[in-house]
Amino acid sequence: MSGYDPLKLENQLCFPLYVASKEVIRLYHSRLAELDLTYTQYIAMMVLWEEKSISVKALGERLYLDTGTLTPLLKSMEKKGLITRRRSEKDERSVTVSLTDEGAALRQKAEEVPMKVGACMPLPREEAAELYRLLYKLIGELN
Amino acid sequence: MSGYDPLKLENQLCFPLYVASKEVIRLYHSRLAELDLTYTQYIAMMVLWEEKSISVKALGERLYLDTGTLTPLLKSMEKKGLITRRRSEKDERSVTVSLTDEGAALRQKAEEVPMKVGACMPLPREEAAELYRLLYKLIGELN
DNA sequence: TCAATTTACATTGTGTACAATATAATTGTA
DNA sequence: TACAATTATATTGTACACAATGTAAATTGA
Repeated sequence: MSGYDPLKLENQLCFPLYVASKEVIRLYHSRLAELDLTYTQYIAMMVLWEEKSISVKALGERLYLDTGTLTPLLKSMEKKGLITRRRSEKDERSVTVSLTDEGAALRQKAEEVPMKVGACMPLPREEAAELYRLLYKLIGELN
Repeated sequence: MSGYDPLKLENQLCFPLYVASKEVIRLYHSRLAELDLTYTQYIAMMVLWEEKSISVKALGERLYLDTGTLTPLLKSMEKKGLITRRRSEKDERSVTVSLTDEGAALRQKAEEVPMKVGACMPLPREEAAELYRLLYKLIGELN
């Protein structure tokens, strides 16, 4: 008779997280398709636009992705001419990913994506900032 | 010289959403594996434990999933004996998904999952509630 | 110093996700 | 009441996502 059911979909934090993530990422798809990028490729490119060059390991830590995801992702980005992959000379286990000129040039076109998507995001600035803060707190303390 | 770069990973709301969703769902995996459920099957079962019986369309609206995801998902759940699928007699286009006795019985074992996972979720109650509120606001106004 | 361990990637297998397309049933309408 | 439009589901194709496993290079420690 408690009236509170922990197994109700609406009583779990995981579900709105899951839905919000999927729906927000879906907003990006049509914009990114114009750049011939998937969402995962886009976030990888964001790191590369910042770093120019990075190891697969460091990229995975930054994006919270493992090599099972990254290896095929990076191979397809290499095939498109956005990046190069080469074994590090210092440590033959490590693979260094670097931006090509073409990959660097794509940044120009990508610049308008956040604003275009942001225009579809209905939260006022303060609430967006609070959501952002809570999400990073959750991620940071999750483990 | 603005110092603000919209293309920085950390300046986009989508990224912490994406990471938090993935990481929280990953917390569920080991718990759910004991019940032979995936996360997607788990949220489908939550709806079914509540409704007993529901159309694929209504289930998709509830879970924000389309038939490309649901059809194979439901077929595998049927194969495991958790649900049945049958064409509606009133409307032959519609498929009704119903809980089997075995599916209903699984609820007992699932009951402890939210609490076990919740114990790993580091946000204090008030912040979790605020996060929850903001996520549903975002979802609700996204479209 | 060299065998054991660790590390960095790659591969395999399973399970989503969703856009685009197809199909059959139902509904709306001229 | 034909028939065009809509609806509900299924299928196909592409792209993740991650656990588990494999492999070679680097590091560690007795």
